[in-house]
Amino acid sequence: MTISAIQVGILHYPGALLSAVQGMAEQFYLANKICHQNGLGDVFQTYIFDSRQLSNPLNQPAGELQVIILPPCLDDRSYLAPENVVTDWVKQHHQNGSIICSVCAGAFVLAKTGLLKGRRVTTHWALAEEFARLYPETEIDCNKLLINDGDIITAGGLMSWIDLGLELVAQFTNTQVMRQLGKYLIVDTGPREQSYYRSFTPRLDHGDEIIVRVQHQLQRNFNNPIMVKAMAQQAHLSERTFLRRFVAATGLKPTQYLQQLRIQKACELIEASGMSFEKVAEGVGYEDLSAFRKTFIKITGQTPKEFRKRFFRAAPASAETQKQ
Amino acid sequence: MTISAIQVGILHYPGALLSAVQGMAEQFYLANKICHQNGLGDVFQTYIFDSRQLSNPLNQPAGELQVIILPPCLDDRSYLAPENVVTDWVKQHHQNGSIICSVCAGAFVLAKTGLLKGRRVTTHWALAEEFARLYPETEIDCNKLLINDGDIITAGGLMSWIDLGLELVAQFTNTQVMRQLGKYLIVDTGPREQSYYRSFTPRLDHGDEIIVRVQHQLQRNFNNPIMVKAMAQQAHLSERTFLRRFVAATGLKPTQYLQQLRIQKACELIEASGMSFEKVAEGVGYEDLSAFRKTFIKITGQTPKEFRKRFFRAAPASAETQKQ
DNA sequence: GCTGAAATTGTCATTTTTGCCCTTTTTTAT
DNA sequence: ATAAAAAAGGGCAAAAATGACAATTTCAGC
Repeated sequence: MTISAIQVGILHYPGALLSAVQGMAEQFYLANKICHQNGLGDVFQTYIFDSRQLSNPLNQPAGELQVIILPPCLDDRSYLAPENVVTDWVKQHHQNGSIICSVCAGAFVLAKTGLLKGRRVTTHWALAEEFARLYPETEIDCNKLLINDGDIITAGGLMSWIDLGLELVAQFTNTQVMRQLGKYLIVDTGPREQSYYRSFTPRLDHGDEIIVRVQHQLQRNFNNPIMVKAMAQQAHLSERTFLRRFVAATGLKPTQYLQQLRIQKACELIEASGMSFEKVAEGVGYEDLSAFRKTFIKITGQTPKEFRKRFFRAAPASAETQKQ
Repeated sequence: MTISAIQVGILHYPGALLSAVQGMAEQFYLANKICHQNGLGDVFQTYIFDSRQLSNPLNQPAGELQVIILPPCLDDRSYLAPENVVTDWVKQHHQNGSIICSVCAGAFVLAKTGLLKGRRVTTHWALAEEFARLYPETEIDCNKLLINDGDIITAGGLMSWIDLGLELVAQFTNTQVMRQLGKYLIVDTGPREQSYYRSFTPRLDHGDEIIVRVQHQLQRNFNNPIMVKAMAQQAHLSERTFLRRFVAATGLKPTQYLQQLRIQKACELIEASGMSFEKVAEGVGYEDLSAFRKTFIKITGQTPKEFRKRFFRAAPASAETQKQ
C-alpha cells in the first residue's frame, strides 16, 4: 500500500519559534524514514514558507498543500496583528481544502483570518483569557492540549508542535508508525491535557477591595475548615451579596476558588516532596482522602500519583549547594 | 540573591538537529523570563557557534563558557568523524572548566575528544551498540535518558535537549524555576528513562542457522509454556551447547530472550488496545499476573499502568477510514 | 433637592454540589 | 501468596448555589 505524498507547508513569520519551524520539518523527515521501514514510501513533503515572500516562494510545491502549520510566536505581541498577506494566504488555502494547524500563539493568527468562528480550539493556557476576550465567537478550551476539528487542528503548548506532528503522522499514515516515531524521538504518544500543567494564580486586580481582603484571608487559612457563611460575615455582607460579588470579582464561586487554592497547594507539596497523599490532603484542608482525590482529578485531570510521577524530581545539588 | 550570568555555548556543526540548536537557545531565553518573575536577573547568556568559524566566532562571549552543548546529529554518519578543530575546541574548553553536554549522537563527537574515558554516559538507544563497540573504555547506559556526571552531562533522545535544558536550569537556578519553566513549556519535569521507549528487535543476522530456527520458533510460540530443554531438543543440541550457542548468537540467555519477546508483545497489546493487564499477561504466556508485572518492570523500567498512560491512544479516524 | 431608571442588595424556597463515610476493585509493593 | 496503596464508586446529610422577586441604594438629569 502506497500513500501519495502529503504536502505540508510551515509558515515562518517574524517572531516564530524557530525550534518549532525546524522541528516540524525534521519530525516529518524522520517520519518518512520510519515509513520507509514500514514499506510505505515518502509520505510527507515539507516546505517552509517565509511570510515576507509568500507571493513568490523559493520552493514551490508541486500540487496544493494538504496541511498548513502556523507555529508558535516567541515575540510578545506580533501574533496579534499578522499581515494581511499572511491571513489572505491562509484563507485561500483553507478554501482550497488545506487543513490548517496552529500551535500556541499561532491560534491568534488563525483567528484573525475569521476561520475560527463557531469552532472549538485551544491555545497556550497563559493566552486563554486574552483569546476569549478578542474572539468571543470561538469556543476555546485551554484544558485540552490538542483539538482536532477536522480541517482545523489547534495545539496548546510551546512545545506542542511535537504532539501536533504525531497527530498528523497518525492521521496520514497510521497509529503504529506514529508510535514508532514517538519511540524514536523518545516522546510520549499518549494523549495529554494542558490541565496537567496549569496552575492557579488568583487575580487580585479586580478592584473589589472587600473581596480582595477575603482572598487574602483564604490564602492564609485554606487549610482550615471554611464556610461561605463565615466568609460573608467576615466581609460584612449578606450571604447572597457576598456570593454575587465574589463571583463577579474572581470569576469563580467561593468553593471553586477554595478548591483551586487547596489543590494548587497540594500540587506544590506533591511535586516538591515525597509527602504521602494522606498528609498532603490533610495539609491542605481535606479530612477525607477520597474527597481530596476526587477534587484533585476534577481540577488537574489526573490522579495524584500520575501528577507526582510527571513532576516530582529529587532536588539536585544546586550551583550554590555545590560551592559550599 | 542574584546569580552571575551563565555563559552557554551551543555548537552548530554540519548535520546538527536545527530544532535542538534553536530550541535550547529559546529554552534559555524563556528560562530567563521565568527568572525575572522570580526576582533573579538574566541567568543564562546563550551563544551559537558555527563549527566552521570557531577560530573567530561572530559573537564572542565576555568570559569563559560555563556550559558547552553538542546537539544531536540528523545527518547519518557525519557525527562519527568530527573535524579536529571541533574536538580541539571542546577539549580546550573542558580544560578551562566548562561543563560539556551532549545530546543523542552528540555523544560520539564528545567521545572523539577522548574526554569520556572511564566515564558513565548515555546516547540514543539506537546508537548504543555502535557506541559500545567504538568506545569500549566508556561505560554506556542507554536505559538512562540523562546522565549528569558533573563536568560531563549526556542525554539520550533526539528531543532530550529539552530534558538537558531543564537539568541545567535546575542546576544553575533552582528546582522551582525549572518546574515553572516546564509548566510553561508544557513538558514533564519528572525523571524518565529511555527503557520506557525501547523496544526489542531480535537480531537474526548472526549467522548461526540453527539458532535462527529456534528464534523463529519462539516468535510463533512465545505465548505457550516453553522450556530450555525442549528448545535444545528441537535444535538437536545438548542443553549445554544450545545455551552457549544461543548466548553467542543473540547476546541473551534463552529465558532473557523469551522475557524480552513476551514483554515486547505485551507492550504492543497495552499501547494499542484497552485490554486488561490480566488478559495481556495471559496472552503473552504468563499464568501469573504478579510474575508478569515483575518482569515488565524489570525490562521497561515502569509499571504496566504507567506504560499504558504514556503510550495508549485511541486510534483516530485515519485518512483511509475517513474516505470510506 | 427631587425623580425615575438602573444597579445593587436582601429574602427564601428549590436544586445542585460537596465533603465525609463506607465498600469494592485495581494496582503496586513485599 | 499476602499485604498495602491507590483509585473508583455509592449513599447521605449538610452546605452551597440558583432563580425569582421584593427592597434598597445609587446617581444622572431635571
